[in-house]
Amino acid sequence: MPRMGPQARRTEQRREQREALRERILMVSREIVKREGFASLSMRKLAEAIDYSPAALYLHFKSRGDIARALRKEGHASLRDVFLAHTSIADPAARLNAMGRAYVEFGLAEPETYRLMFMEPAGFADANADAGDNGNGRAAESGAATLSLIADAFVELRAADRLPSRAAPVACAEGLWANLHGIVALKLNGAALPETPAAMLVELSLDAWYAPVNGTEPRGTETRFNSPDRSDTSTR
Amino acid sequence: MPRMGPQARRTEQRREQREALRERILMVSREIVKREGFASLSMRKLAEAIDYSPAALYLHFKSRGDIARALRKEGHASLRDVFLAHTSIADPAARLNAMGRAYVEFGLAEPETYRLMFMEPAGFADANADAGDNGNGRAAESGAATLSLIADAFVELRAADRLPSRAAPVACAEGLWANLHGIVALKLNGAALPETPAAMLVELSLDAWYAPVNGTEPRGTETRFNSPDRSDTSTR
DNA sequence: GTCTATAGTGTGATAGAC
DNA sequence: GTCTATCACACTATAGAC
Repeated sequence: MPRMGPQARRTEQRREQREALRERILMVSREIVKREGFASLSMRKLAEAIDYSPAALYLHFKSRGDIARALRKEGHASLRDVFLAHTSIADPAARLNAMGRAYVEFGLAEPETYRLMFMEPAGFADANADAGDNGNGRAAESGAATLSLIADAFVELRAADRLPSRAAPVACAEGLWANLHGIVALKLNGAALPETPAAMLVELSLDAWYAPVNGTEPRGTETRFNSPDRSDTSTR
Repeated sequence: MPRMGPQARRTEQRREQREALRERILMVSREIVKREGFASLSMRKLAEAIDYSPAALYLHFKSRGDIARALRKEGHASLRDVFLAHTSIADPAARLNAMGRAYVEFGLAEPETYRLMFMEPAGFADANADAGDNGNGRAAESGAATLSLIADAFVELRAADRLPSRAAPVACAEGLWANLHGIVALKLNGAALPETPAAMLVELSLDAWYAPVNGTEPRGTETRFNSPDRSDTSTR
């Protein structure tokens, strides 16, 4: 850690304050979004909540959409954490089970955050706040990184000859993702999927997309038919 | 058909004109929504498009949300037509294939309509334009009716012992629906599912949720592994 | 860096004349 | 039934003083 003169220290302090305020804005935004959804996060409301003028916000964020992007990034990071908590599960099918359940639980537990992350129109039309930013990871990248955790498990399943499909593992991963997203999305928007609880739909979907954990036998002797309530090593 | 005096004829004419204007409003709305999405359908813009004042709209629709509801209803009706076109397929699996593909094609072909129908927050918060209406079918009902066409096919599959899951057929139907919706929803919102074309995801999903058409053998001898490109009787 | 003040534009919906 | 005029908001974003 380098010594610094009083001048440098001062600018350093300022940078920290600046960062702190930015963080505070983000924190309050996150809470408002969690409670009322991003649609009702207005700059005025936000400004009032942090006891600053609306104008102050624009010193830290280029636009409202810029805040959305930051929040999306946060969301993707925390979803990624949720997934990483299960990477230690050795059996790929059991791991997928855990991750799949966790994904849907995440979506249902934080509906508005999930909406912001996955249910808003493409990239949220930040034609303004463009690419050359502070090395911000695009939401798509982060999503892809998370998806790759699922894809990896499918690759392992394929390698162990336990994947009941000839399709590319990545394609299967995307298929399963779409399935899980569909469950969350329809549940979040109310009236849909009234008959079946989300948890059960998740189990059915996991069963649909790959052989259950016990079914190590490669072909033609699946145990799928016999165990709607299979056991695995997840922490559920 | 009853005779009517000049008085009755006049009111009848008026009713027709009224109906015609309502229809015209709806038609223009539909086109705007198709092109730019419901979010950018404002009463002003709509009024200008039909060459009336904004106030005139409120003689035919209680609110903007009321228009949304009418458009949703239209959408559900046309989706239902799409499904009905395939009900003549005898084999339930082949029928499901056709319907599943048609569903996704519908969504991708009319993204904004699909958004309005399935991707907006619950019921679109028409707390105002409430229940006691002109016998308007709720969107949920219409959706349920369409879903039941899928459920029926699953019931048939189960009856023929061709459903590789012990779950209730309705649950499977909802699972498949969620899967298809997920594909459409993620594709519509851009950045997601970059690797795999929607059509392929659909095929994989259909394969995942029930045995293919040729696999009439009930248990333990599935042909699933052998045919990513199976043939069926659909018009695809 | 932060403020006040405000520009500039949009919105849904309604009152009241004709 | 249709209009004009308008209410009552909300919004993002910026200018310019301090």
